[in-house]
Amino acid sequence: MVVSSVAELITEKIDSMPAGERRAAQTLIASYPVVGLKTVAEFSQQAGVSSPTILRFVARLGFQNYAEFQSALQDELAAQLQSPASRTTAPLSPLPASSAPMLEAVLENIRETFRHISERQMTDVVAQLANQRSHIYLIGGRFTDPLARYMAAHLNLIRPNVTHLVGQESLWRDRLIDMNKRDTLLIFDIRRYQDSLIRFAEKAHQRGTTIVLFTDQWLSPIARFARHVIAGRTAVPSAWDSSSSLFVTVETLIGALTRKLEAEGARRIREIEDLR
Amino acid sequence: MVVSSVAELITEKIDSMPAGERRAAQTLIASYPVVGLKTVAEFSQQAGVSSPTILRFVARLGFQNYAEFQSALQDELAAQLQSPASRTTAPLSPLPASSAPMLEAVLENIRETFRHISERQMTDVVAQLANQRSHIYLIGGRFTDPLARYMAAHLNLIRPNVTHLVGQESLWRDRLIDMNKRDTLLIFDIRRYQDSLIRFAEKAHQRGTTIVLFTDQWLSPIARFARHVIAGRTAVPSAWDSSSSLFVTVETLIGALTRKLEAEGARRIREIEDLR
DNA sequence: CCGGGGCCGTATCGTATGTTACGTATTTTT
DNA sequence: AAAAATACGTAACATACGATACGGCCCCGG
Repeated sequence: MVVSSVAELITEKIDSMPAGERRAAQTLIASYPVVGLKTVAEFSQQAGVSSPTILRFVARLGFQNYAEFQSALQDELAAQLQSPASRTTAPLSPLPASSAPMLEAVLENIRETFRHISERQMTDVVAQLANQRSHIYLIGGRFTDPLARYMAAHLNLIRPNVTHLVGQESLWRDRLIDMNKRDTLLIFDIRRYQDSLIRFAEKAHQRGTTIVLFTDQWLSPIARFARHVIAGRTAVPSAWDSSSSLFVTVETLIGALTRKLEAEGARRIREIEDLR
Repeated sequence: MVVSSVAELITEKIDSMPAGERRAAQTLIASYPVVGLKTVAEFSQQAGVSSPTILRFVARLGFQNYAEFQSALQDELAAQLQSPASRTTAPLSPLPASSAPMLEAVLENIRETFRHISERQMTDVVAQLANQRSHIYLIGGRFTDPLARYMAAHLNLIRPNVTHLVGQESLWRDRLIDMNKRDTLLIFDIRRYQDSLIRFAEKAHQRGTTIVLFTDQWLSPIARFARHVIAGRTAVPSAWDSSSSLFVTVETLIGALTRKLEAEGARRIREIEDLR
């Protein structure tokens, strides 16, 4: 087998490496190939190992010395930067066989999910989230609560009046009193749909609260009460459903919302970016 | 005027350069920036001038010494290679225009992430998670805690002895007492890396606990202490980083773990599936 | 619990590499 | 056309860098 790139060499031999050298490999891969062009000392420091470990690492890859290793990286770089067309196919290493089916399914799910979300739907939801007068409540089920939490963490930063409902059912049920027509309730509910969530959604709906539902392709019963329904594909070759498509949707919404508020010149956004 | 790249610097000053230095400049531009990353001797040879001329050249550009000049080139390179999001258009169906760039970046991130994870690494981590004698602790940072929570929710179902560390720092710091060489600590930490997590990881590492780190491509400092490092791509065209690649990785791990325990005939798995 | 092998870091060494001084060549100026 | 100034290369120098020898540590097998 002809090995053309150092990256290939690494993925080929990383399995037979001791821990320290593997860390070196990881570090190089993570910021390929820049760190490999620096000195041994810098490389070792960034990888959190000693210099000799770096040298043992390059030796294991088959190079006579560090200079030869760097030359290889530079040659690669030259070839890569010369022909922009070469970056396309990426015939590097094959994906890990065991996780490939799962991964392909997830990617397809994400694509399919977005294919069923219209531009209009997106902007509507974003507009709803952008309304700072509306108090936003988030709630999720057993496996989807982390999604609600993730979204709440971001929303809390980019706008006021965001509440993630947590804990026992009785706790958030009491918050219904504060919810009215102005407000927004984001619910995450995929199979198996939780009764408690359905009851909660119904009550909120009766109070006139706008409901945005994140669910799977079979649609939670809550869709009945929802103003907007985001249906993510969840089927994967696994014992469990995949929430990845919903996760990506959440991130996309947050990104779009940030952009919208930015465009509207919201001071908060600018202040936040200054803080970062 | 703020000059961002070395190439700009050159075009700005090349007119006021003597012949030899100009040859150096043109040589560098011709194969930018590879030749600049090599030694002075090689650079000089390729340009057909002497070493001191090269040094005078970099001095004229405003650099204190050759090392500083190389660092500048490397930083540029890092920034440039960081964003390969420009390629692989393939706009299959009419995706919502506004979210398309974000979505493409996320898909590319996921693919790229898995390309850097070896089969061996996957099975090693899964094996670690499959060891039921080992108590598993999970902890995450501000935006990654939901990922830890999501993983914990599944792990709790498929095996005993899983604890998600939540709440104030003092709370989970006290749990260190229970952690030993047997145990496993799953840490989620992406930029900006949290000091509290680093301290916690160090303490756990001192106690001999096996650490599995989920981080971004720039690697949290915790990588120093970690037995396994999962580096997900997080860069997207947004004000926020994307955790999607890590989320997918988590789901893949859970799927693989379930399959492994299933194959080993774990009674618990069968019972759980009966319950579903 | 004890012995052995492999892994990793510390400290030292030799050298390749960047740097500088100086003299020659070349161009410019009057 | 001569002198001065600038440019450039040669060669010596110093240091930072890669390479290596050595010893302690940890993990595995007996």
